[in-house]
Amino acid sequence: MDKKNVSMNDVAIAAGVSLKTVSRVINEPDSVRESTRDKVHSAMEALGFRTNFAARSLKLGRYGCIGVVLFHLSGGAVDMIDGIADAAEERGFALTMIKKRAGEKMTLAEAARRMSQLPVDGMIFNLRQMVDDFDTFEAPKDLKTVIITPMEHPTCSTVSDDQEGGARMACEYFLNHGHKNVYFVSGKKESLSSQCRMKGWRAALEARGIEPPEPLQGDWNADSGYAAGLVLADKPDCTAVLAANDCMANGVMMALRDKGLSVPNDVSVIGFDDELYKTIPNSILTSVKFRHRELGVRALNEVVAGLEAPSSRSRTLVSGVLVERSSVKDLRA
Amino acid sequence: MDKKNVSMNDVAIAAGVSLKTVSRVINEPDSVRESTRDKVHSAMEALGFRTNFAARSLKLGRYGCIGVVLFHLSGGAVDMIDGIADAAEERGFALTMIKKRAGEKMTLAEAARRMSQLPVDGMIFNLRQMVDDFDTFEAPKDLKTVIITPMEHPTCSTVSDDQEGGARMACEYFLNHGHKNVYFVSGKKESLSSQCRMKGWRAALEARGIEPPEPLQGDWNADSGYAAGLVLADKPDCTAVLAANDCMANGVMMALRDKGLSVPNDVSVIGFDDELYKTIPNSILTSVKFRHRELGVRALNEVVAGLEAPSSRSRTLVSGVLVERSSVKDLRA
DNA sequence: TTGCGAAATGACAACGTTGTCATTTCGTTA
DNA sequence: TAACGAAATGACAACGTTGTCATTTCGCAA
Repeated sequence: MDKKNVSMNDVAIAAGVSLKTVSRVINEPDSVRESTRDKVHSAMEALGFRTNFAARSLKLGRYGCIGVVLFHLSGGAVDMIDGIADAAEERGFALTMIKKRAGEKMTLAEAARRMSQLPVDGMIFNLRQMVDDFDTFEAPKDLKTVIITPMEHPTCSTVSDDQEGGARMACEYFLNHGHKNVYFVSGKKESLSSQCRMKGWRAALEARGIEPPEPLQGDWNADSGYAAGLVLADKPDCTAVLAANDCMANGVMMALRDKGLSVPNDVSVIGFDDELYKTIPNSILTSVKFRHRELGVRALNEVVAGLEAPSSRSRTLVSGVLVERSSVKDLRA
Repeated sequence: MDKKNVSMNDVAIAAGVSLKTVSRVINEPDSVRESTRDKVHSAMEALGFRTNFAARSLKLGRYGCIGVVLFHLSGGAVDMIDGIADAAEERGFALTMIKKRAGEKMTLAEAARRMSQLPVDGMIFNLRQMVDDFDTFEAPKDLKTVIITPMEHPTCSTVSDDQEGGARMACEYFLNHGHKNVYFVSGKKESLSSQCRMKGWRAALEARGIEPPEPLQGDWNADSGYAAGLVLADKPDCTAVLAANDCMANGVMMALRDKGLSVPNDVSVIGFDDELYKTIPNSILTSVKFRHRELGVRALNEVVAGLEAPSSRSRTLVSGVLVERSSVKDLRA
């Protein structure tokens, strides 16, 4: 027959000491005589005392929690959350999470309003698609806000993979291996990742004075890559294909093969995310890999660093890595 | 030059009403005259008032948050979290999350201790591997606790995919199509999913009086499936292979093909998770799919339902679905 | 033994909200 | 206009913790 909630006062009475002494045992044990400390500890144990989060944070004026708003929950998001959560643990923070419901249209302002009523000292928005009030949004002045997004924001700190840079890197890799042009298969139109990857591809070609060919529209899945591959197989000038993810890259490769072409002998291919090896044995696909985990870690660190100065603003880019396999042929000499 | 924290008292003064009236405007607006309500609303707007979570929950004795402990963050976990988060939104709860750090060894007791110091009314443990104190663990008596795990727990409610049932279903599908035996490729040894799938496979065979052949050990990735496939290709009695996930199933299929065997003409294959179609164009793999999202929804609902009676206990199984494609040949007649 | 400074402990207010109960104001009817 | 019940508002305590400052107890030297 335990009491509903055991308070520090109950412990104090049981241990025959004052309320404040119990508080001290918890927060500054060294300032309490050992014998007293033991009495208090036994009392806590016996009554099953647990500090009350609400009262504690009310008094302290902080929560020890970072808010995470998931506007979108995709594959790469797992690793990112993993990074956020690990970094949070390390720094003694817990996470408070809310999520955009499917179908619901959530603005940044709406998300901030809801988050700021929850136990959070700062917040991270994971934003992979455009949102109406992106440019006009202003974060609460007392709540450090970091947005994970490839777009620059006028007032908030942002963290992002360098998707554009990754695409440029892949493109240059083709060009440096003697390819004269690079075709592109995009992901879903509304995806910012896809847009950035396309932008980088275009920029790399134009930097060398090459006119980018019409990009092929995909939807991230293998079948759309396959369809694109069938089209590309008929283009005689197509020696290099950059697909916006590995699944579509695989679709492209399968289509090329079905059309009697060989990768990399006839056509070279690069994908994104480096995950094909999980599904395809002996995968040969060269791929641009982003460090999603690192992205999460950076975002969290940025929030924590900004807790004291919420209005500070920074922009962090996490570079990608080209994982080389054998899907690109060297055409030089 | 705003005040650090705007309290209801500040709003009350600005609006020329009492503190309690402001509280009423927020919690029971109908009991306040419209003209008063407007004054208060303007004052709140002007001062940028936001209700203080700590004070509110201290008074109410509840948080409106459900704790989620991630012992393990895998692929399927995304959908599950998605389900938990959506269901939480729907019922007006936020999520508080902590995660086992890589390498760290966290027991249930340890997780419960940490969670119970955070703002939570109940908790969900996502547990995909065995943990030392599983059988002896007792949840805090005032905090409804639900464990997502295929194992039964003596005192806590549990929710799980029916992995064993799914494996049995796949096996029976083979047998009903005239196969006389089924080989099995497992996932990582320590994975409970893998163990359950293996158990179901074994049970289905034994129920028909068939001696299960030695299972082949994999590690979830395609390469291990490929290795298993090479072995299986040499077994003349091998007409059916159940692989513990789609990636390994694909590895098996590639190995069989490389050995000159055809799927499904020579050997039939079934996988788990139904995700190969994302990566392989025109995928033919029949697969057992679990509804991870539904799993999360059930877990959250179970917690919320048990908030008033934390010591209640239930066991929920979410059945799997066999997604039929053409990787299984009918050997009858 | 006495006196002293340091160490240990305690009393009390405060954090910002909501519940209880008392008081004021309103709209109606006599 | 007075009187009345209902609606609207307010005063004050309480939730469980920590900070401030006062008080008690301790160990040690004179």
